[in-house]
Order: sequence, then structure tokens, then C-alpha cells
Amino acid sequence: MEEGSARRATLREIAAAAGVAVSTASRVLARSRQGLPPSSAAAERVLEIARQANYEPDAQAASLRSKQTHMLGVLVPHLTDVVLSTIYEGIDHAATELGYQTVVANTLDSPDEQRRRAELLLSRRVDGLILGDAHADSPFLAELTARGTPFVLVSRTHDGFDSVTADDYTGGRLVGTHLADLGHRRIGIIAGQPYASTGRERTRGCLDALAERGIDTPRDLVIHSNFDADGGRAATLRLMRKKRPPTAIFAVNDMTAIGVMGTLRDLECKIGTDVAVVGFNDISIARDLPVPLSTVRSALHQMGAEAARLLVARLRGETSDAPSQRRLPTELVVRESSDPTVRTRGKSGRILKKASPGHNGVPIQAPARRPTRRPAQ
Amino acid sequence: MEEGSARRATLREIAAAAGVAVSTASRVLARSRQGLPPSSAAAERVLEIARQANYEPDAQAASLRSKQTHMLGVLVPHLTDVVLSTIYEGIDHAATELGYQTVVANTLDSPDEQRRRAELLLSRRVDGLILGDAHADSPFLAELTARGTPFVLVSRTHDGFDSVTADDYTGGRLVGTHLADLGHRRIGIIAGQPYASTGRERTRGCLDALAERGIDTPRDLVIHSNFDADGGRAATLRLMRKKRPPTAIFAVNDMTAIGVMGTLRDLECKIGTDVAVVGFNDISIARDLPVPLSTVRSALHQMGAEAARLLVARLRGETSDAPSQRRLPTELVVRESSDPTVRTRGKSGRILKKASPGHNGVPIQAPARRPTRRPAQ
DNA sequence: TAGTTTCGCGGAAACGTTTCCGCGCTGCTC
DNA sequence: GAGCAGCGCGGAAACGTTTCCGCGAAACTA
Repeated sequence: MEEGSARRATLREIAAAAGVAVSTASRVLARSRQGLPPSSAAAERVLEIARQANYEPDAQAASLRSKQTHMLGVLVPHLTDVVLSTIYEGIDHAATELGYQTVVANTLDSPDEQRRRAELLLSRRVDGLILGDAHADSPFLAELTARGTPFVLVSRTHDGFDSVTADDYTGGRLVGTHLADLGHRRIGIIAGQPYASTGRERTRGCLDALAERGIDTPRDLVIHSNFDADGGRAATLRLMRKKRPPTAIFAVNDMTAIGVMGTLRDLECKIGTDVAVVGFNDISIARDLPVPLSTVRSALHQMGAEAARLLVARLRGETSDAPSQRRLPTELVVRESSDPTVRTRGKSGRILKKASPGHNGVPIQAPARRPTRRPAQ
Repeated sequence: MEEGSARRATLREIAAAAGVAVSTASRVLARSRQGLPPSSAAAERVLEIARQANYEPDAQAASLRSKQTHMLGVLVPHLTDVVLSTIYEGIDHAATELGYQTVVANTLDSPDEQRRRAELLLSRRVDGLILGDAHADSPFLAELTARGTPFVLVSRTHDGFDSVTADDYTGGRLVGTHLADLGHRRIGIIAGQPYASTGRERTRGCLDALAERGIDTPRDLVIHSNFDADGGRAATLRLMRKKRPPTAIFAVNDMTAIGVMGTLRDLECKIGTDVAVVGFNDISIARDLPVPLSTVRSALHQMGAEAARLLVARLRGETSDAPSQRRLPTELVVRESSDPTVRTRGKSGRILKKASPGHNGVPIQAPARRPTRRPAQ
């Protein structure tokens, strides 16, 4: 093969050069990594020599002995989904701060692939897992628990396990309230996949808020779909082809909402005037779209970071045993896709309605807005 | 700490149960992993016992001895950029097929962070690196070569090193030709960061194609920016505030183009009519936008996959020594943001112009399109 | 049948760390 | 000044695998 490959210095060499035993060198370097100062002349010598030799411990060897890899495995449905990649960036950011590295894998939301990739990560001996693709009905989480593998859910939750999510239910309520206040009485919901807690909770929140205002939503206006633009396209066609199509559509995901808008445009509906559209997550392009998208902002980066911190706390045994189900607050961002009277120029001029964070089941007091004319069908 | 943590079976235990030496067990399993059938009764016994015990070799221990981790490190500016995450999915897909795992890290396009993360990956003893964030002027690549670290560039190229990119120059030419054919004579280019070969090549291609048609683009119409929507916003404001603003804008990146469209909307310009907009990459939402975006399609997933395959080939010493600079063909996708007469409904109805792949410097023969009226102002 | 090659097996070393254990030294206390 | 606690050091084992080496049996050749 190649001749290059400048061999990295080994601990044995450092120790020999400093005239100490390798155990001593190991201890000195470990202490220095914890921020402690060298405690003897020999220790200083070791540090200096290591620095000069550009020594980096071999993580493989270290973790073979210590049984700790300082790696976290992350499973997500799709990194090309900006929601998940943002969460992952948050995970990686917090993990790095805590001295952990992350390894991520796509599972395409397939239970088989989820198992395969988890097994692969576990054979790398990751210290724990962060799962962004929890399925409502899968026995996988229970199996992991039985095996004693530490893990934390993110984005989607599941009873009985640690999780960090947005307050999806309350977020859904915000949307229901908003659309009702605008005068809508017939609202279609594109609810995502039934196995994802995100879509379920957001849908439930919206339906509850509507019901409290005397608006009953027939079953057939709630449609399941993929969490991408194509899912939004397909669902929109089904909704708009009904005898009495909705005057507003809530897509539980911004990408889906973009598909909705694209399809409405194709159908020559004016977005926001003929049909109101609201999404969820406030991904960065939402405000940059030719018709800016109303949506519910959720703290995706923070969500990932919190999940990583929770997992590391578990690994360190710093926490109580009860499952921690953290729900991050959300806020409604109104833009022209639901209310054309809101002119949002550049960065400013947005209207936010904050939810009272994490307080499920209590109606949000959103300031009543003037009911708009019922949109032409 | 915990009592759970069902210990995984070790090779020693498997060997003992089968009544063979661990070296034998190791060989048998290695052979079976290569698809070879067991060659003796003892071998069959080992395989059966391993299967029952759900045995998975400890990757740490294996690579400590064998000096091969079967891991590839991937560095990208930002995974939240769908261009990079798509490339990464391609990398991971091909790597998995070849029996490699990938570890990815964000570098935020910062040279310091690039170094830090590369070092971290290397201390995990990854077998090689795939770099998606090559900087034009950085000495980093030469250093890696000097150290004998195998690597391949993706998305951005650099003289003298392996790379897999889109044929950015020809892609840029397609845009220049398209806009000239539409009758535009004053075209703004939002060129991305000067250190990225992508933006540079695309810009150069566009300028060349225009120049060949007698259109000279003043320097001040070429503006550098970040590769995101905000970059597009800022650059558009600068362009449109000029005494003689352009009638068309080429953003070398779709996200940037979305920022352009958002800003044009704020300025009350009609996209495609007042000002034509063209992006680059054809990310999936381009066609779903309320005003569908004209853009140049590049094979991002394939690009990542090719990069992974090239790196693995290098690792296996299967290739010649000369640097391989692969350029994947691109094609123009015309939509309403540059040509409102193209009505693209749903999935169909798009017009594609293919580039002759990889043939730099030769004018593309695009069918001449009727010149449109010069846009207002 | 004897000699030679082939082949698979077992033993043991090796990979680069961390951690356990025992020992000697320092410094304190009485 | 003697005894004892504390501390840091060196030696060595351990982590779980792969790979080298030598040996014996089987298979083939002459």
C-alpha cells in the first residue's frame, strides 16, 4: 500500500521519552484532559512531550479498555428533512460540548431499518442512543430497555420513555384557535403518519380547539400523509376534490404545507384568500416563500440539545429514575398564507402568539381577531 | 451503575461453547461474513452457536488489532443545508453497501472547525475522509496529503485532489444561455462565497455564455453572499437598489434563490415577469414553491455515492494514482420564476435542456427560445 | 509405500489504552 | 525521633479481537 501514513505517536513512546511508566503517562494526560494542572516535574515533562509529538490517544484502544466510547448514536427518519437535520445539529452541538461525539443514521422511518442501524451503532459500542423516529406501536423501545441500552426520544414521544419534544398539542391548539378566529368553519387537516406522535398531537390539539368553539370537523377532512411536500400534494388533491372542500388547511409540517401551497397554486386557488394554509415548525424558508407561510415555531435546535443533555445525564447517573418527558413551548407565527392582511416585509413585521408553555388542556387566550369574510370557494 | 446491560457474547465464549480455539472461531466467522460456506462440522457448530447467541463482533476490538475501522469521516459545512444532507445520504448509502459506516460533522465552513473536527474523526481512526467543505486557499488539503490520510472532495473541487462534483461550469453556461435567449441583457449574479469552487465555476460559466452572446456583465452585478436564503436577501437588496437594477438574477444556489424571491416579493416585483430568477441544484421544493423555481438539476445523491465509492476504491488500492476529478452532468429545468409562459402543473410539464456532460468550454446548443419582452424597468 | 504439499487448527502475541495493585517515599502527628 | 497515613509511581493485567506461527493430519504424487 502507501508508504506515507505518518504513524501517530503512542502512549508507550511518550512515556519512554519522558522516562516514566505508561501508566503514569496515562494518568497525567487524563488529569490534564480534566483541566487539572500537572502535579510534578515528571508530569510537566509528559505534557510537554505529548504536545510536541502532537499526541492524540487512540479512541478505539481507550474505549476497548474503559468500556466507554463517548459516542452517541442518533437515528432519524431522514436527514434531508430540515426538521431532523436541525434537531441533529442541536444534538451534535450539545454532545460536543459535553465531550461526546455523535454518529447519525437514516432509517427512512422503516422499523426494519431502524433495527438494523441501531444494531450497527450498538456494535460500535455507542454509549447511548437518541431516537428521532419512534413509532407508536413498535416493540423496539421496550426491547432496548430490556437490553439495558440507554436512550432518549426526540421529536416524537412515547409513553413511559424519556423524550424531548415540542409541545405539539398546544401548538395544534394555537392553529385551531387562529383559524377559527379568522372565521373558518371547515378546516382540512393533513395529519402526517399515524405512527408519529408529532402529527397525532398537533391534530388532536387543533381539533380540540375547534370543538371548543363549536366547530365539528368531519373525519374525512383529516388525512394522513408523508411528512414531505409530495405528501402535502397528494393530500391536498384529495381535500380539494371533495364536494365541499375546506376553506383552510392545517398541515402538521412545513414541508407538507409547501406541497399544499404548490398544489393550490396549480389548482388556481389564491393562497390565504381562497384557502388559508398553516404549517408547523417554522423552518427557515417559511418566511422566504413567495407567499410566506403561517406556522408554529418550535425550538428544534434546542430540542436536540436538550435530548443530548438528558441522555448524557442518564449515562452519568445524575438523574432520577422517572422518565422525563420534556415539552418545549411553541408560538404561532402568522403570515400571509393564512392572513393576507399581514404584510411581512423583510425580517420584521411578524405577529406572534405565544402559547402558555407546556400547559396542556387549557385553552389559549389568543386575542380575538376580526373574523374575515368567508373565503370564496 | 445499572444492573441491566445484558452483556454481549464474546468470541472467547462462542469458541469455548463450540469447543474450538478462539482463532478458529474468528476465522470461521470472518469467512462467513465474506459469504463463504462453512468448511467443516466444527465451523458449522461455531456459526450456529454464534447465531443463537446473537453474537456481534466488537468493532472497537477488531479495529484495534486490524487497523481498519471501516468508518469514513464526512465533513460538511452544514447538514441543515439540504444540498449537503442529500449528498451525505448518498455517501452513507454507498458506504453502507460497501460495508462501511460513516460519521459526519458540521464545520460551519470555518477552517478552524474543519481542522478540529477532522482531528476528532482521525482520533477515531476513520479509514478516510470525505470533505464537502474544501476552501480554495486553505493549506489543509496539502497537510492531509502529507500525513498520508486518504480523502476525497465532494461538491467542491480543488486542483490536484480527488473530487466528485457537478459540472458546475457547464451548468452555469446553461443558465447564461437561457437568460440571454429570453432577451435579458442585464443579469445579476449572486455568486456565493469566493472560496467555494461551486459558486466560482457556476458564475464563470454563466458569464462566459453571456459574453459569447455579446453581453458584457459589469463587475458590480456579481455579488458574493452566504449560501442560504439570508445571503440571497442581502444580495438582492444590493442589486435592486442600484440605479439600473438587473432584469434577471442567477443565484448559484436554490436556497439563495428562495431568499431572492422572498425579497423581490417584498419589493413588489413580479417574479418571472419583472425579474427572472434562476437557482442551482433543483432541490425538491423548487418545483413546489408558490412560484416554481427555474434551476439547474444536479445529481446530489449520486455525487455523494460516487465520492464514497471513489474513496473506498482508493482505500483498497484499486485505482491509479492520478487524481480523479469526476464531474456529473447537469440539466436546466425551466419553470415560472424565469419564464411565466411555462405552466408546470403537478409533476409533469417541465422543460429540460441537457448539457453535453463534462465538456467544458464548448458552447451549449440550446434551442433558441422566442425572446420575451424586456421586463418593466 | 514413502515423500511432499496442502490445509486447518490451536496457541500465543499483538493492537494501545486504562485500571488494579503493591510498594516506597514524603510528610505529618504524637 | 518513631510510627503511620497518604500519595504517586511502576509493573502488569485486562479489554476482545485479528494475525502470525508452528504443527499434525490428510491428500496427493512419484
